Amino acid sequence: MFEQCLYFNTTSLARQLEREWTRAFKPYGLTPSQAFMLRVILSKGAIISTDLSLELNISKATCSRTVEGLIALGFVTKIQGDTDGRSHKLHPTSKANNISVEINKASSEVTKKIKRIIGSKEFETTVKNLREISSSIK
Amino acid sequence: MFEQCLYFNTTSLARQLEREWTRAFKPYGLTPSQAFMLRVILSKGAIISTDLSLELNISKATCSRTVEGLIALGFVTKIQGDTDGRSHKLHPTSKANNISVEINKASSEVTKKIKRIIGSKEFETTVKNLREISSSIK
DNA sequence: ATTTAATAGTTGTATAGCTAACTAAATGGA
DNA sequence: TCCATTTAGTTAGCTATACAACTATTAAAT
Repeated sequence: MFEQCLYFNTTSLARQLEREWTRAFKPYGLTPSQAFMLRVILSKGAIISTDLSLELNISKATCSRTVEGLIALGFVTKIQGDTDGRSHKLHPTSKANNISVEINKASSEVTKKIKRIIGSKEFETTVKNLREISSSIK
Repeated sequence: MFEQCLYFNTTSLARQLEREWTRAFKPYGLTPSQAFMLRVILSKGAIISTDLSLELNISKATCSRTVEGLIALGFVTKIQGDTDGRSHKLHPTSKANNISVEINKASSEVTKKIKRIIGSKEFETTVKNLREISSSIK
């Protein structure tokens, strides 16, 4: 009954996608949130928490907890930077580097699968629209 | 860095929309999940839990907990149906009926606002695409 | 009719997310 | 210099969500 509702359809799809990406990252012992955060850290080499929360569009509280989880799993280390005593740089460990290529691939496999089902063009315009809505209500 | 990623952009937008609809329903003491569930119950008049979870695309466990919340708030009552001893019908209370029109309006105000910003046409095609993706990966 | 299956709901346990309140460090005026 | 403000991050407490395991009831099968 909420066929026309942006909220309903976005959150509903989000739950379904959560399942797909959960499956994809499971072999690496990572949840989607952890995996996406780790991918950012791997791609930047080193990053502080504030920048991470901006990049992922999550609150600093959530960011703090997810980092904590990645450290506990041995994928990330905190290194005190000498510039600012309040923050520390987050670095990927070698364990993280070892799976870097694979987790990117795991994610792109899901993407490919969905693109195959709905078609590349529709996939891309949808993503573009989501981004436009997101940035316009920010 | 996940500009092309359906998972990332959907979940990210979902979090933003959560904020908008949270604000909209706050005057009625309802969270978005509660409000959407209540809207279904109000529109059907009476419904069992299984149908509710199908309609809302949530698990039966989540459904059970959300119903519990609505009962605690006095918006819903459970009435034992004589047909099937396992389930009971969920009915809206008069307290719920009193705000029925208003919560629908509260939601449509947010919709209107976003449509104004991004344009009706883009809004509608996006929602349509979301539904198509959702049903195709179900 | 009795046993087995399926179905409806609840409860336990876990993750992800948020806001608000907090600590600690850095910055900026006066 | 020193006090006030801003910024970085953590912690407390809450909601929404899922899966898995459970109870209770109904339906199906032999």
